Amino acid sequence: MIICVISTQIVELTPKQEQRESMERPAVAVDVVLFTLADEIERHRQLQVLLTRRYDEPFAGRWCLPGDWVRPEELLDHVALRELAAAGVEDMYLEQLYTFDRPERDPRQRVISVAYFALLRADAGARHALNNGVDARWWNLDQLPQPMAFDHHDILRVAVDRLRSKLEYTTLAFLLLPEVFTLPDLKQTYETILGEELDRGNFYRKIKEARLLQPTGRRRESGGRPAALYCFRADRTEGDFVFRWREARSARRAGAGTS
Amino acid sequence: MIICVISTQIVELTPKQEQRESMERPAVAVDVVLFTLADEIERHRQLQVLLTRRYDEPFAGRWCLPGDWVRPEELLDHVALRELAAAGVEDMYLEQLYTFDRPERDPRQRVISVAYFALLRADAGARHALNNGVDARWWNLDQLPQPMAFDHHDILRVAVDRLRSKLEYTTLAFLLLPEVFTLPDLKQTYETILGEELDRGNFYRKIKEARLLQPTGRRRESGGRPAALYCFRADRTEGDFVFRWREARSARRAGAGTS
DNA sequence: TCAATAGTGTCTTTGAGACACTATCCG
DNA sequence: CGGATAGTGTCTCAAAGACACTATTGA
Repeated sequence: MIICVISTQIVELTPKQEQRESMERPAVAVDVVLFTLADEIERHRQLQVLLTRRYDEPFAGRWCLPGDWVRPEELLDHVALRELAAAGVEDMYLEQLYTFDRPERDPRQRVISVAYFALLRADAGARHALNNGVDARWWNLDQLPQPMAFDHHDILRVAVDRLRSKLEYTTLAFLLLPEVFTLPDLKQTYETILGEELDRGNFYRKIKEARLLQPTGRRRESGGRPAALYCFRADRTEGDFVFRWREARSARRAGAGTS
Repeated sequence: MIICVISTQIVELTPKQEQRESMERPAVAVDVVLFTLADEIERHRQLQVLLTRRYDEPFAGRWCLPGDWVRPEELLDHVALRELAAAGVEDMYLEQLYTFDRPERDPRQRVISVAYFALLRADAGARHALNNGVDARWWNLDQLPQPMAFDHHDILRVAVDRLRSKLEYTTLAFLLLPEVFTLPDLKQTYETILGEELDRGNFYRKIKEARLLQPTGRRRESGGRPAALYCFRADRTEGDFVFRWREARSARRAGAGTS
């Protein structure tokens, strides 16, 4: 570690406290957990997460969540959007997740990371615009790279918990699906994320009752009877829509905690 | 605003990116929303929040949430605990709330604030240890000081939303009550926080079913039939305890959003 | 025809909401 | 006794769960 003189800084002079603290600040970063559904031909669309490969130390060569330092005047949301854009991803759902600050999370220094949670539609063209320069790819949640950089595995776990708990009272699942989709698609999305089977009859009934779907009149072949294609009526997400899966909730038991 | 040369800094040289960012960092602060129940003789214990008065500009003289800058190596939780201790508050429930970063929230400069959410038991001795040096006091939620400093009114609103939504699926309400309390106390706590009446019979039934209470055998006078005193069996909060008030939820409608 | 998948109907069970009733204190 | 508050019982109704039944495709 070389020590040398680096800078002669020019700063604005203002009242005492502000001045004092302006010289000693923790580092702040943003990391983004972007989920999407695998665009598979086969059954069972997997839930996937976007990871990038690190070039520099520490953890050079390991996979991590897209992220970057926060510039002095930059909005946190903006860092998240910038990082996603760098990976070729443009239109997505984005919300703040949690702020991580365990001191050991970065071996170099203490870094506070504001984590974001994002969803990308399965049919977003951006899905394939990856690998254009950046070393980024999608990973199935059950086949993640062994040790990830920093505490990114923890962040990912919190993000999955959030996604699961939000399925119960939001329409987030619809944001993962393509513009048009079938009821079996939707059911399978819930099952993949919740990690268990749902009853077809009860599921369809709840969805129908919510009146969130617009039939397109078209159908899709599937080996058996073709399934009707629907699109999501975002206009119908009028406030108090609650979606509750008793079976799912009781079976889950472990972990969670929400926030 | 005077411009002058302030420092000739000595820093450690390490790989390029880290070095670059170490010189230009956003400021980071922690603000805490501490709730408690008013220890009133009269009916209807109010929900209260702890505010401190600012001495310095900006917003000198206005009331704000307890908070401070984050020291370079200091844990965020620790800043929250430190601030609460400075106000004489020691044992409390604490969890991270949300990270606020609207650029206009501080007129001096861009400050990222990690907000915390805390609950203090109504009978905590610390409740009265206030005003020992620090200019801090409890405010009823419906009589807050008119303009608060920074965006602290927004932070408070998010904290109230969080408290409300967590009442539905946690035992947080028990953490606000004294060590021993009556069912009417508990019911009134829920009502105060949710902002509406609950049916006594249905409420008692749910609480009893949850088997969370330990009878103490004692009673408390109350103008009519004395109410039985209970204490909370924390050991019984074994994971899957769900507390759901349909009446409350449907009546609320507006706002919310959780996180 | 059967295998496979989509979609509907219906009975049961759970539990929330409403509300009446009983209990125990004071005066 | 009546007023006040505490506490219980019970009927109703909405909605979740289980599961059987029908529908539509391809081979």
